[in-house]
Amino acid sequence: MGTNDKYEYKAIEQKWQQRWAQEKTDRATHRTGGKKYYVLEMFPYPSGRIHMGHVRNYSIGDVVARYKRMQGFNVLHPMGWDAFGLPAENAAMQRGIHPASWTDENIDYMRNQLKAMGLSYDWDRELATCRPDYYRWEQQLFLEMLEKGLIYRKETVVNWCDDCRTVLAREQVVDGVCWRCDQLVQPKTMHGWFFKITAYAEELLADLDILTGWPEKVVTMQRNWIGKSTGLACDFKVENSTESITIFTTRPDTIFGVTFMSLAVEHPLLKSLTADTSQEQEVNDFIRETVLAKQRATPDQETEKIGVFTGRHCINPFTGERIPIYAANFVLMEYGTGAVMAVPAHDQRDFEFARAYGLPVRVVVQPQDEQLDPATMSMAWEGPGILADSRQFSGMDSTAAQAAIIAFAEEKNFGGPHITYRLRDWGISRQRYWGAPIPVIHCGTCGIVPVPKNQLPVLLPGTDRPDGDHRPLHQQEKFFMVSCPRCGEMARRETDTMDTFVESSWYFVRYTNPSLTDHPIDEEAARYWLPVDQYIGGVEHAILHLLYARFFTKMLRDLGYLTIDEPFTNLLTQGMVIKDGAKMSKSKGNVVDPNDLIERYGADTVRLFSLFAAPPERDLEWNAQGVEGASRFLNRVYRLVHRHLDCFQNVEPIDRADLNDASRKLHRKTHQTIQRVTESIESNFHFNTAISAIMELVNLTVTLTGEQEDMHPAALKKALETILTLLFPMVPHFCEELWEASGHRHLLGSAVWPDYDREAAREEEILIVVQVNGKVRARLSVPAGTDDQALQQAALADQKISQLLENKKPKKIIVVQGKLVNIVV
RNA sequence: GCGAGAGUGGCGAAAUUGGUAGACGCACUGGACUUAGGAUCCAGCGGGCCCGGCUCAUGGGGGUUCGACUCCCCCCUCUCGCACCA
Repeated sequence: MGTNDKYEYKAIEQKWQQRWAQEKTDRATHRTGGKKYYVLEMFPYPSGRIHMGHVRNYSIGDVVARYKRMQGFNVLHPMGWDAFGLPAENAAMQRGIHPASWTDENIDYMRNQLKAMGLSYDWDRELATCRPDYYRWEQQLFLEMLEKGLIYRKETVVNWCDDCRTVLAREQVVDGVCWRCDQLVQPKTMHGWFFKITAYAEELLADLDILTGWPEKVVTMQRNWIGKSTGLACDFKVENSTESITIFTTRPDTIFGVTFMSLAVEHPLLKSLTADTSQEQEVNDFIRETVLAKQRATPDQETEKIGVFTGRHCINPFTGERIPIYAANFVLMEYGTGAVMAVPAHDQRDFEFARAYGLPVRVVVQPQDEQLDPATMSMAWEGPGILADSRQFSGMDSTAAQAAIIAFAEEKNFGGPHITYRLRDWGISRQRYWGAPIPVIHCGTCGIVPVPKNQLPVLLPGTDRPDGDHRPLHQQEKFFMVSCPRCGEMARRETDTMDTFVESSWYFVRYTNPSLTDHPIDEEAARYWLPVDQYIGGVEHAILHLLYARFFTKMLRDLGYLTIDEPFTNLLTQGMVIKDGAKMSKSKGNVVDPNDLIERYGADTVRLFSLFAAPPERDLEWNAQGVEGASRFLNRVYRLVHRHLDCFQNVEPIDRADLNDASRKLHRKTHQTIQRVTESIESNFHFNTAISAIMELVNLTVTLTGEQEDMHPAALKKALETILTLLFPMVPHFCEELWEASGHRHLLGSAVWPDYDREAAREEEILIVVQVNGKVRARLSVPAGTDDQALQQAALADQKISQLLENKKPKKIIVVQGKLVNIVV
């Protein structure tokens, strides 16, 4: 073997990375005509270094990008940094530096890591959300949303994380603790800014139906998160009061079974109902204890249902009946109206409560096949049935009764149809430094005054110096002491920054023209490139990021920037990289550092392994020996090509009639492989099976060229070129190097994805399975295209078969063209 | 509890308009070449047996069919998401 037979990945990868960068092979240009393809991987947080999850995510995306380029698409494949966030502040505090310098260092380091992987990004479009040229446009969008009434400010009980010293969105509270630091979340009353995502609840729900390119799982999760319920809203007048209590129910058909009313402890009426009554003390004690208990509760334990009578009553408008009002620990203020009409016979929670407090149970829906008796019931009947004891509605089917009862309430003017969503408006205020400042000013006389657009950006103070001040903005007088832009009086600048999820809600739009200096969005570029054709990322963003990005897309459409309704046509949620059965994490000590792997095996080998070990949507079990296998395969291909460099001299076209048996066999396999690889990628990005198909072709080529000397050079050349071309999107440096070594002048990356010839791919001989009573008894090799009649005869004539059959007469013979013959006796 | 998904060799996995179960790779075993081999090449590799053949086998049990990993019914296990949502 010559010295050039050694696969020197290090030199090869450096060489081609430089060449691609010089020639800007991955630059996306907005050109007229032709088909565009926008492939995007979720951009990383610049935490320090890339991990195996990134490697997997970006390898998948890069194959898609390179494959689509070879197919003639005009491909946009950008990369950037989701660069605001708390870790930068924490790191800055620890090291006495500024979050900006920590972030910039990380970005520089990680960019080099990504470049070392040979990912085909258009680096000219790189953006970092912490830079003023990004967040100033976000501030402008904020102001435009504010003008449109899509943002408002209110005082609410928020989720407060003491550790991070900030408010969290509901989506960022996981099992009652902070998603970042696992600190128990506390309720706190504060003012904050809210995006009116609920204004889009209906559209966000309805458009899930058109997301046919999304995993069912993600669509379902979003649907549940939006949580639409339809039913009746209805007023119950409070006795001896002008107040009334509004309830929401999805079961209006049970309204004649109401025997009491339950209020959440946070319900605004609760305190006034008991004020100056003998119950006041007891109710207030209950409220205090319940609030405390809710804080202490661990998420998955169901607490006992307890409550306290308020001493007051309200009137069921349907019956005129007087019913007691309770405060109860299981009623949620956040859902519906915070007041629940209690129907013990038909709601399990109400049932348990009623039994505990000796309240009446009244059956008003009788199921089909049994007769419920309140005295003997051991649990509520929540299913459908026929209405009983419900005045004019008695005898109706429960489904029909729901509509009739809502209509009745509407007619009598004490209620009507109502829709409730689980989805809440998105609280975006954060009391931290390292985020985009919210561009408004609070003036004592003018109220809330938007920062004039020509004064944007509202810059984060201190970013101009590596040791600059990065205390939270409300501690920086120089920042918040301003004069009102409207009246000129002393005023206070808003000191909250935006949730970092705001940045990631529109970055994919900004990529279409990230250097635009006078507008947030280049409408023409956005029209050309959007929507994103293929989005790839972890399933952990199924709700948070993907819902926010959908919301932003619809809102930006309504602000006139976009013409699309949905941002991501196809979504691929890749599985986690796991080791020893657990997700790789520092705390478990099972992380594999991509740097070490690239150093030891080269980027191409690492890419190949991560694509080969599992289909993309499934979890990938890390296996060091599997990487060896990938490396071995590439070395094998490297030697194979170098051994047969001379065949590339051939310029004759292939005439199949001229090929000997072995050459024809190889030629056939070549075309079959093109077909299999193309179909694997097209159908579901199952690169693992694509790679295995290429391995088969490589194996056959090695075998045939080893066995015989007289392989037709044209067939061999076609096989080798096909191997390199099909493998290119996965292991680009490697293939480009061999492509050049075999005398090609143009870059393989700009080559065209091969077509397969059905004729050439067709088998000449096919294997027919002969079954007797469904069991395989023999295999026959017959010429392709043998007709059913001949197949049947050949099967019956087979020695083994005729022996087995002896003299039994076949009852039935089933022939499947090109596949099998089944003889039933 | 509700919702979604998944269960195939020692391991990662292939195969679905129902038609040879285990492609491809890892690990392992034997052999070749070698001073050496953790390189390379060749062969074997689900279980059982009276092994050149037969038989069992795709979480378990039933069903449909000439034929079921694939379709239908029941059950078990695991993963993920949501969870007192009125």
